[in-house]
Amino acid sequence: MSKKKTNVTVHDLARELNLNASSVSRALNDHPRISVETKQRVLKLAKKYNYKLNKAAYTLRTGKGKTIGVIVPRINRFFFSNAIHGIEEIAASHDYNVIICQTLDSTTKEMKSIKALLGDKVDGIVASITPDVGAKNPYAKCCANYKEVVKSQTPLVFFNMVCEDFKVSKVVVDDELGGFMGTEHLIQEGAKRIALLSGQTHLNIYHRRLEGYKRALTRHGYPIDESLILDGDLTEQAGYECTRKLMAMQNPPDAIFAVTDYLAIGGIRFLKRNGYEVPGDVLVCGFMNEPFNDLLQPSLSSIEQHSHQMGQTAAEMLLDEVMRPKKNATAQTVVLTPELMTRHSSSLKKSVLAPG
Amino acid sequence: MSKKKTNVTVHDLARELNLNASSVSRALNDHPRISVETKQRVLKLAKKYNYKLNKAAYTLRTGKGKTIGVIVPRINRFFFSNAIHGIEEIAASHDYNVIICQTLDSTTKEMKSIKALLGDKVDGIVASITPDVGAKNPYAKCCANYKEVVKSQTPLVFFNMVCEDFKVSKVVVDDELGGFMGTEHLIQEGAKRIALLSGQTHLNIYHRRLEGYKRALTRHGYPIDESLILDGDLTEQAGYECTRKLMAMQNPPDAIFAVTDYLAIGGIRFLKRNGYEVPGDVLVCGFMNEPFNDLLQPSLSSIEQHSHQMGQTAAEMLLDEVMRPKKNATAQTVVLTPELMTRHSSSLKKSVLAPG
DNA sequence: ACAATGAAAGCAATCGATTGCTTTACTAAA
DNA sequence: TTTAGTAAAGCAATCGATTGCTTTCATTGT
Repeated sequence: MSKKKTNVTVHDLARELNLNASSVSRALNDHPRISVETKQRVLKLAKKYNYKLNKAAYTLRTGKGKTIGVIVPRINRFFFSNAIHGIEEIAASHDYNVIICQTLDSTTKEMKSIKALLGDKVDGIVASITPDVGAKNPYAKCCANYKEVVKSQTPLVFFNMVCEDFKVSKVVVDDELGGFMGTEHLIQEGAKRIALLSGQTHLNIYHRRLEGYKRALTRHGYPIDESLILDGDLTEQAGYECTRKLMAMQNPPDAIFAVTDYLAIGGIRFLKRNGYEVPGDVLVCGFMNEPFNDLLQPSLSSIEQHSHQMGQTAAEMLLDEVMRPKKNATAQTVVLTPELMTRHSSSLKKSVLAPG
Repeated sequence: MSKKKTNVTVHDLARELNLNASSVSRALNDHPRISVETKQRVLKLAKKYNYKLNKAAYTLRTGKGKTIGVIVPRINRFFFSNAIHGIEEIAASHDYNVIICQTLDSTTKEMKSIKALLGDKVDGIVASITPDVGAKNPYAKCCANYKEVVKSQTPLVFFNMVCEDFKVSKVVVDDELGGFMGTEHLIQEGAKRIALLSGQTHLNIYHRRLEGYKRALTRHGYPIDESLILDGDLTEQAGYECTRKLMAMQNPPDAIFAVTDYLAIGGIRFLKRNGYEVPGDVLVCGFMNEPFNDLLQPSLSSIEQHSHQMGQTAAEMLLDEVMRPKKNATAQTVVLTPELMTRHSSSLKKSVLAPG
């Protein structure tokens, strides 16, 4: 009643055991210079009183907070929530907490998030950067933002969208290969003229998908017809419009590869509404492998980016760096292999997966 | 080189200004007992040196951490990631951080998450509980889990799935009304025999949807035919199977209301595959309003639960409680009104929204 | 029998910010 | 001129855990 003993401390345990707080601390941390007997006694009492480390005190003293920060544009985008899922799993398994920040696609908010996390003295940060799509150099501001993190000596791992020239670990998917795989797949399904619904090609990831597309065409002896490469927003609406233009051509494509599932969906909508069969008349493949692709009609083929694994890997690398005695700058880049998910939209064969 | 002055402290500022740390602290906190002049000087130097509060020290001293914890089953479910989005927005606007924990549908992990958050001394917790679907009383364990939170005096706000009899604030959607709205909508669209794809009716939220369904039927003078109420998993597969059974009846339904969009999608898949037109032969309405409902063929009508707003409201209520001088137990429950999203699957009229 | 060796535990400072309680130093009232 | 009154700033303890440096004992070697 009187004392609101919110929580048991090492001092409380020490008092009851006629020990000093330092001994209790050492016992709890399995320090060698403490007798086994004492260790047992302490551990037992700690259990009994449900002792819990006061993280604030721990952090203040040691500088380590057992917490990692995550910065992403928006957590309600499946790609990110799935990556965070992976990050959280790994963190939790190491008894680390995860603090989430979203930039809402604003470079300014990104800076605020970084400041907040550094202020919290997080042990490390996992981030997918927020490029400024409207700027001539979309990476200028956000990379300047993350300079702060590097300057503060806080371990940092990028995933998905990265600051290329930073000497920190990164986890990305091979977008070029993804572009290649999707295109080659369409070729193998018999496509002769493959259009690319592209966009925001000043962003590396989309640019690379474009390059993969070109490489596949070249590899298979197809000409690169620039009129088949359309650039626009990455929205369903844009997909619809671009597809309209494509099909109005003298020599319309017989396959469409979109750098985003939403673009592909817009394309399919146009095609279906205008009497084209998918995949009968036009093959379609998207990119991202949104979780609902299976549910679409036709189900939408796509390139899986393994966002969950990406999150896991990034978290593992970060924690490795955090916990390892700081070996000098072991920045490594992990490149995940994308995976082609063949569904109905791109294949007339019966063997494709999906329920249909 | 020598001193790795990681960060500027109040002491550093004090030294440079020939002041005492306490004065600096008071200046920084706009304490009344400090001269305006000194306040200015301190603030200025703080800017110059980019002073940042050491949260660990602050927390240790005050017990407040400017951090709230969030516990949900899985963050990659759209409903939750969207709610978290709302929570994060509100928290960020008040300079609070958000720590995320997911239970992965395990009551045991839920307990661990709670312990972790309490150990972190978070200022409050926003949670959607993880009932034990397999147990006779699904709420027993998780409610016992959250007793710990209450015991620790940590402010707590539930959203979506709640421990009913806890005297804490809650934000929920009116599931009964949602069930009513969906059913009434189908009635108004001309349905005569409306089946309900239900499931997990031992969970309150699903039970209430069922009750809303019944109330709507009764209200409109429809009989309640128990054979039209099917119980099963909440998966697409289950939706497919249940629909198969329904359509094999002597007197099959002409409308299907599902307590989950996935169930509805499974139902539609069966119907389409077996030559039924949706909405021509059977009207279908789901529940949850998954973000891809617009993209389906036909687009799927559903009940929107306002998860984003739910998160925002929960965060607001929690922060209110956290920041307000603890007025005695002002537990209030906010019940959000669900919204009927009419799309093609449930309506033959041309006026429905959606792109088609 | 005495010093060397070392294991076990205690002491006290530290991390940074906050806050109740002085002390200082003026100003205004008597 | 003396004193009460007050604004401004300083002192020192505190929050809980950790850790370098003793101190305390007891065992062992000579």
